[in-house]
Amino acid sequence: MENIEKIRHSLSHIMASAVLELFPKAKLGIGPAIENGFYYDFQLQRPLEEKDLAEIEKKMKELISQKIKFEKKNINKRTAKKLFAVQPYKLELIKELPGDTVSTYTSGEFVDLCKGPHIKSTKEITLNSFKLTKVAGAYWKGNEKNKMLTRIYGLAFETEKELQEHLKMLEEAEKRDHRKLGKDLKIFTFSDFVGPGLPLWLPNGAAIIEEIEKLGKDMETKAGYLRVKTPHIAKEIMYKTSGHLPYYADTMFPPMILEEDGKKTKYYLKAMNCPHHHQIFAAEPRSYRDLPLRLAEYGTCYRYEKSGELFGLMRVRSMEMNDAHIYCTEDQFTNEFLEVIKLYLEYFKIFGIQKYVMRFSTHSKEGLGKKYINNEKLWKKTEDMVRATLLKEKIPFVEVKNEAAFYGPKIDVEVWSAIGREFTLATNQVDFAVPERFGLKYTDSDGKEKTPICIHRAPLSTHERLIGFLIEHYAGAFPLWLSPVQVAVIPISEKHSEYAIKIAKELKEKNIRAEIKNENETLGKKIRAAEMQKIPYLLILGDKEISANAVAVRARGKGDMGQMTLDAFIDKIKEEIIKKQ
RNA sequence: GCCGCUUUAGCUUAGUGGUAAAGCAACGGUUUCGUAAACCGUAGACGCAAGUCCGAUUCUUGCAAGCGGCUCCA
Repeated sequence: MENIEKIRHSLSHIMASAVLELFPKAKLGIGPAIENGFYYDFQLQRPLEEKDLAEIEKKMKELISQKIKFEKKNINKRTAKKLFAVQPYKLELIKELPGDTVSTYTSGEFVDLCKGPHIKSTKEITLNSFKLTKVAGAYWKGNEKNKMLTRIYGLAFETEKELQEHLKMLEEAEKRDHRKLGKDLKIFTFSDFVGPGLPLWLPNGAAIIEEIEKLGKDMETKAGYLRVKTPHIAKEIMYKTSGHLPYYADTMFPPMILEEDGKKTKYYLKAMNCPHHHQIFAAEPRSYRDLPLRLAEYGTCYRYEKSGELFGLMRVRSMEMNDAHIYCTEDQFTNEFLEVIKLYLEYFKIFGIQKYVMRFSTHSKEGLGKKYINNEKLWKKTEDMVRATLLKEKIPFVEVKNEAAFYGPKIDVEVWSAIGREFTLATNQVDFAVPERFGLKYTDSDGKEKTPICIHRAPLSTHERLIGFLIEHYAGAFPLWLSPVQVAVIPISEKHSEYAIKIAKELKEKNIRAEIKNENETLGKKIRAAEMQKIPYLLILGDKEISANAVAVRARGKGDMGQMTLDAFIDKIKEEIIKKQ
């Protein structure tokens, strides 16, 4: 174990020790080292406040200054149970640990059940290299059915300098936060009248969406997808048949009941597009010659996410998915699956996404019949097919058990935004179960009816999550093709307004998103405003430009690039737009 | 949903048991300007609802929204 991890882990013990001094009746949970720091879970008699953290931190520093030694002891479980008699959570852990003995670490007055390792003494800790940062609730053992404990998080590094740098980095990250930039750059908003998790796209956001959809539709058309459109609601029977209801009922908005001719029917807002697409597959007899059939749609879905799970644009209740379902034969599966992965990689290249992980999620035996469709043979078969494809193509992936969709294994693509926020962007799922449930069939070359395999894929995720990610990825400075306003036209004074209007009009006629900065303000101020809006190009227009019938170009962050004709400028940016730079 | 916190003008922030201050933005005017903030003026806010109090933006409770986590997820 690295030294810093030992320090972090040891600090969590010191913190527990300090908390026990201040709250003698506290019950202890667990306290591991984590990335950049540590935490410890407690059950306390009262809620913790910010000022308690300062108090605990002070106490920790006192303890550290005493040069406390960490000593390990192996004791038998009976002794351990006596030792931790007043610590119910520790007793629970002792019961669960294998073997007859457990190890403890003693540091000063404090003894903890712990397998270690630890530093030798608090001498090894630099006094100002750690900081308690936040109080949070956390379920015992991470299970929401268990009691919620109070978790104290701390940051810790080997040196004070590293801590300061980390804090500074967090500050920088805050500036790139998509929620802040989304507001500053007028990309999206929320309204109390509309509801939590239901983003409203402002014109700037809508412009970005348009471009992304254009890209998606273009690439999908080239890849042989057919576009479809489906309604946002459907009858309950569809979700019962698909099998979604038992698994998804909690995540779907409560149904609405419509009454016609005295007959009541339940309708659900769609939380996914698949069953609708399946109905399109079923709309006509299909032959093996029709396969693979790739149905694509930017479909809006609604998921009733728990209120505490909502997070800016990253986790919302209404979302537009870059969805498609590929119906294919078993023989076609490998190739189709691979093509989808290639599509992902192509998109990542366009957006300059370099850090990503493909997570291959498989089923678990225990979940069969509960979390997953109960057909182990098919699970094995499809998982083997996916794994074999990945291995054959040497696509790096990590395999995680027990995270599959209920109808089949999936690959989620995890990305990290520029500020280190990690989340699942895209998903690619295999479905061997739902087509069967809907009785989807195609006639094979031997004249027999067979059920297709379905691949669900969403390489561009949802507009919400992708744009949330891209805002942070680009720190709001979108590449030209995605920029809501591509060119700001800035007349130096009112005299030049007419010329500026003419230039702006010509740009708009060429399908360039241009905005004229016609306010009665100084040039410097208008430039500043445009730079803060992160507009890629500014055209500064004054007497010189009018007499030369030209434009003076200023590129975002690069300053004055000199004069050129409007045509030359348009050619230049058109090329840049096409190249998506 | 759970634990904790937060909520003052469009934004960022100040402040008070006797209804609130500022900067930027907006609007009006002056200025007509050469590459990141001209000048003068005007208007605009205590999240919502109950309670305590002579009086609540301030205290209490509830609700809502948001934030940090947990759980869950595209």
